[in-house]
Amino acid sequence: MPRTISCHKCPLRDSGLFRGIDECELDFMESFKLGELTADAGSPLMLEGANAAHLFTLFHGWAFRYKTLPDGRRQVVNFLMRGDFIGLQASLFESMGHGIESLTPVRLCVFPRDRLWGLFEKHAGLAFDVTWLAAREERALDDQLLTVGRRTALEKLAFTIWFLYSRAERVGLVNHSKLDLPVTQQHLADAIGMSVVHTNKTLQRLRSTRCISWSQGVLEMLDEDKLLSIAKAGREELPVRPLI
Amino acid sequence: MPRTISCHKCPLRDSGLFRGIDECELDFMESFKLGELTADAGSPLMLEGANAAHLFTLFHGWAFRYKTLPDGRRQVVNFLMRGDFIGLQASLFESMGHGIESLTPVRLCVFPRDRLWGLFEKHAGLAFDVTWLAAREERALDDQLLTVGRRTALEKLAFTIWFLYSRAERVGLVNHSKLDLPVTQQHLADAIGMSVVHTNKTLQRLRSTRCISWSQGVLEMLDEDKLLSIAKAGREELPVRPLI
DNA sequence: CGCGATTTTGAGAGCCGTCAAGATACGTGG
DNA sequence: CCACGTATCTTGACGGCTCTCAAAATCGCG
Repeated sequence: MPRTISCHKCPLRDSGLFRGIDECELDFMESFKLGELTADAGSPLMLEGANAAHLFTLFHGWAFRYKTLPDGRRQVVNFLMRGDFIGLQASLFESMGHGIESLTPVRLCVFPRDRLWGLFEKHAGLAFDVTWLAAREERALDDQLLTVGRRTALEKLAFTIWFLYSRAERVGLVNHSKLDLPVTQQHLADAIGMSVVHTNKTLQRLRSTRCISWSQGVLEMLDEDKLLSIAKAGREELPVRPLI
Repeated sequence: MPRTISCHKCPLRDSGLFRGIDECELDFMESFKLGELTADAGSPLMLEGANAAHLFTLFHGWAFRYKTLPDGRRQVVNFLMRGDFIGLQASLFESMGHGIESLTPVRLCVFPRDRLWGLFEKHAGLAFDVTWLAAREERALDDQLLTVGRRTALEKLAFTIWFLYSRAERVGLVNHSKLDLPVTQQHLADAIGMSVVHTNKTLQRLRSTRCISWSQGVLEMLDEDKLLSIAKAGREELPVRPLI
């Protein structure tokens, strides 16, 4: 597996966007890391129901986590971007409860699942970080559940788009209020549990409020407060997140 | 805070329904535990948005986790029963993203959140268990999201009821295929994102298939395979879970 | 320039929400 | 043990949100 990035010189970690770790932990990460993996857009990174031998950190690009029903109905459970830690469930249980597919070309840092226990044993700080990230994902899922279950169509779109924008902003993907969003309306529809057709019509209503614009794969935030009020959501400050 | 149950003689742990832990870990749990808390049915155990100082393990009774929108719409995010670990999010972040309310009289074991770090530092095994439980909750939320987002009304009910039954069975709450389920149709409706009225009508359809019966607060499983096939779900074997 | 993927539009059907009222169950006090 | 009030469950009517189907327009790419 090609290996080009040293954990000690990880540009993601050095970006200052993530919580720092100490030298000893960095040494462990360096030894924990098997190497890197690159994949094209649209590649399955993990298969629903399969047994996964690896953990990943998404180093570059976008992906999404999903589940499907036997007849093909699909629910996008979350979108993944730079810095996201992938495959904890897969490491702790026998088979994957969800699939993961890339939306863009991606580069991933690869770790062996069978050494996760070693991480817990030797580096409580990193173990704590892993758990912190799991709790953060849990919180995101709670929000998503509220969105899908109880928000109206317009609120769903507003919240989901704001949430994506907000996460992307935290990892430095936003410039001048603009974000490259490699997501189709079909993905969005599957995330909020609606049909593409109705998603499209609702998106037009949202655009007409002039709080966002979204075309050619570029999302621009025009009025974040208005978007939040449409979504019936509030900003919540999460502390700087760790990076595994 | 009244203290009647010693961790060394915990009847839950001794039930054989949970993964065992070693003597040293048991000693830590004993010192970690502040005491016990009892509350009536319908008590708020944690408030949305508040800052929580404690972690809990639900020792006896039922509760539910929920989120609300400003206008009162409510989403039940999960139901909680015997053995469930409560408040990890609250311990890691500044404020609660969800509320918790009891459905029956409850008894909880109480732990101080500020000693959670000590658990990670000194007892990797317990830390691993905490993370395992977080990942398990994440998986449950993935399932719930698929349910709310993509299953039909009948499938939603079938899956949610099966899931509750299945979890209850694992912690020894089911006798002769019967389970005391202290949940109203309103709670169920809020869990699957439907109105009470439509939940009621769908429930009647489900009852008419004769795979379950549910009245006077007692759920009886009549044909689990049929229920699962209606829910378009499969059994998945999770290994014995830990108890914190 | 041509093809496939994505977005957009329109029409019609039906699932599901709201409103409202009645029936039943449950807990409390007399 | 009964009466009564409240919570929960049930039923019906009606409107509208959202789905499906289908086709046209546009975009992205070789």
